[in-house]
Amino acid sequence: MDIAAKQALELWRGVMVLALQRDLPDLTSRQFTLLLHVYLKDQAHTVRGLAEELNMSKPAVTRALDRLGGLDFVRRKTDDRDRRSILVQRTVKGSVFLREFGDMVEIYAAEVSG
Amino acid sequence: MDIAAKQALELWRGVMVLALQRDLPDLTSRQFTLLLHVYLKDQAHTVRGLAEELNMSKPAVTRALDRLGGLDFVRRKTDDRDRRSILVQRTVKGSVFLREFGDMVEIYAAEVSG
DNA sequence: TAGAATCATTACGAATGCGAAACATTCGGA
DNA sequence: TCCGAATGTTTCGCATTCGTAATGATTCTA
Repeated sequence: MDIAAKQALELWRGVMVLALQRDLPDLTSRQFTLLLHVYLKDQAHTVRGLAEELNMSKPAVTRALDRLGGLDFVRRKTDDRDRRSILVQRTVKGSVFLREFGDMVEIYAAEVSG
Repeated sequence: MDIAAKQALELWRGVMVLALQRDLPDLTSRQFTLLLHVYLKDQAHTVRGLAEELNMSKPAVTRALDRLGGLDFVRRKTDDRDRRSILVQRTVKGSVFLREFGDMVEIYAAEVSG
């Protein structure tokens, strides 16, 4: 494993430890991946699409949206042009949560280099 | 959120998506964090120590070690100098698993920049 | 416009994780 | 030596997740 990869893992270790120490809502890897996907990929996100892109079953996507919706990190909106579909929308609280992760990246990166 | 933090999250998103697509064993965030901690921090790791450092309950650490041990990603060894304690040891399979994550970091980083 | 196809959700049973508390083992000091 | 402290595990009850299959709602098609 070369330096860059090891540094990336070390960075993630530090962030995850900070997250545990802060008692942030603990999401499963699927839930967290889905959240990152929705916030970082600029496109319309449907259950079907997320299930395909993330290699998850559709019920797993539905449940992840239930959980993330309960935390008010995402919101469902039925697609007006095809009312069978739902569109996953971002929320302020979701942005804040991910910003906290971004902050932890910087905190930990500074801690390591400093 | 500044550029570096966003890039770190984007990198992690890409790696997690790859991990889902590859059907890697899905660990909980606690399990994965514990694994990273054991492999990246050079020190003796005990249940008690891990529980404190990672803000987990001791039973949660025990269970995580059960799971990671079942995958042969870590191994328990009783401390000969204090037979109440166990020392968590690394394994070849655990190294391989983390190396795969390291590789995915590079694959995804190349994919993004290239 | 009736039936097939598509999208998301729910029902179901099995598996897994959690914390608190109880437990067994080992160490260490009086 | 003996008893309290420390360490890791197990037990318990509860909550959550998973995938498959069935269900409900909507759209497409012939």
